[in-house]
Amino acid sequence: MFNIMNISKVIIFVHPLAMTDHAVNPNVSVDCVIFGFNNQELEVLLIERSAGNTEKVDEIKALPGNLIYEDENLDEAAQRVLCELTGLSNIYLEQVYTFGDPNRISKKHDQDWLRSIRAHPEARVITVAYTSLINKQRFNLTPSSFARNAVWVKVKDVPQLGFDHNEILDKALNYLKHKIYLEPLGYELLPDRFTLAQLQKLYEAILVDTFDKRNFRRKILRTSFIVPLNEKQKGVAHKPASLYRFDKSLFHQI
Amino acid sequence: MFNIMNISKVIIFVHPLAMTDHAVNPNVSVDCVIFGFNNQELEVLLIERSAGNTEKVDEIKALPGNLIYEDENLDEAAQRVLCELTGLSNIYLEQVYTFGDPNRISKKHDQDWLRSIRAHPEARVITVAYTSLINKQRFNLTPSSFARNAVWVKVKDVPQLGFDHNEILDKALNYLKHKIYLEPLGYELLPDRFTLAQLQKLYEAILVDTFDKRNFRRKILRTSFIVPLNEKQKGVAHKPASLYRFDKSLFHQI
DNA sequence: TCAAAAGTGTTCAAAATACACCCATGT
DNA sequence: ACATGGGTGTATTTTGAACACTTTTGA
Repeated sequence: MFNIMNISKVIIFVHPLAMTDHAVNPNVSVDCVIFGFNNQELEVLLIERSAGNTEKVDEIKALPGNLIYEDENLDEAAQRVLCELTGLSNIYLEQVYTFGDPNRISKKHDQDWLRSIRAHPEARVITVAYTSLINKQRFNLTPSSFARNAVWVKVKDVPQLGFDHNEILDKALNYLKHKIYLEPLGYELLPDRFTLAQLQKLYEAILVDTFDKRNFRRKILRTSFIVPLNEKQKGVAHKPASLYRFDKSLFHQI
Repeated sequence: MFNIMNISKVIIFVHPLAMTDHAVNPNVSVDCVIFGFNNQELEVLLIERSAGNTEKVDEIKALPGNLIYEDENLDEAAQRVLCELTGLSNIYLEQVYTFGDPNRISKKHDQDWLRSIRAHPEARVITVAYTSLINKQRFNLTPSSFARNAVWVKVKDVPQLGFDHNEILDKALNYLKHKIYLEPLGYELLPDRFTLAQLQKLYEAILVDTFDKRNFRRKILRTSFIVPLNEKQKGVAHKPASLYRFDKSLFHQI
């Protein structure tokens, strides 16, 4: 017999993604490696997987990622998935590498979890990794979908992740290291106004190296697009540092 | 009524790939951008698509590429596909980028051709691009499968290709330009014994630039791993050039 | 002997590296 | 007054860029 209460229950338990009318491609996913900086160390954004319809949290963390829709391209998929899982929107993402080991999602624990959220948990999935650097001050995390929570974890404290996500993180880190040699990406991770010491710490964190303060400052100030503000730090128990900002328009007119 | 002649016909017309017992993933392919050098210009290896079971040659060329098998990883797929289409085996391939526009294979001409070779010609396919540099002297082309022929085409004379293959070629070229700044890749494309002028021409072809001969020679000879042989060119109508070789072991012990 | 490409050195400017002390602030 | 991190200059070496003439060979 038909009972309106059941319908309501059904609706409640339908997974958010299943409510869209987009067809999902069962074989291709995107994963996002989002880096942040806490003024000391490089961090990466991970999600805590919620176990399907239950309130249980899967204790294994993962990069935010999910299957693509048939009618979106990969860049769009990465933006959408990141937004659905963490609330971050309008993030400029760059493709890093594609991972396609036939067994990359077949570990027992990963399969158990996939069975709780996927129509075809056993289907082979190759995943396209994307990365971005974000200034944590400018964005708020509002996790939803199957992400119970989204958390910043220091890169050097990253635990064993689900799937092949440690490998993906390594690749993204490596990509970042190479890229920062070619482009001044650092400012993406810092507050709008920052000190040269902060910038140096950031480069040292990314490149896992140390630099001479005078040489570093000279090199930064030689570029014309990191410009001094007429402001200084306040309330620090030492000589206050001058603040600088990155000038995008000066950078682009080089 | 059963007639043995029909069976024989059926077997003849089964496409080579369909004779394997590998399951094919309908959504993921690999494409290979193989560069060569003719002592003057950079070339790329293209296939002439044969139109299904007929002897007709599709006049549109393409990069060698095809769907992956479910039980191989992406690197293996690239090697296999390259070998099946061109006869090149044991080629070291590097992944470049993944292309996933939802409409990348839906142009009419491409669809017509896919219908002649694929079980699901309309399925969405994302493709993972791989690239390599090869010394043409060391390899022979023996095209088969749906490649009627495999041909070297000067990069600057590349015509409009099937699918999004012009875009893929551009990306691979760009990858190569960046990579050759970081690693001495040039020797991969040259004969085992080469002159410094050949090497310079190669760098100029890849980077689309020209260099001062003296500065170029100084820079090359400053590296310890491009070593002079006690040999010179013969039969040239000018002062014969010294021959050099790339010493892999010297390079790797840096 | 001529044409064609090989081979060779110097100068200048810019960038990388190494290195040590005084300064401004809050406590 | 002291602890903390901010800020500065010089000397040396290495690298990049610009530039023109002589040499060796085959035809």
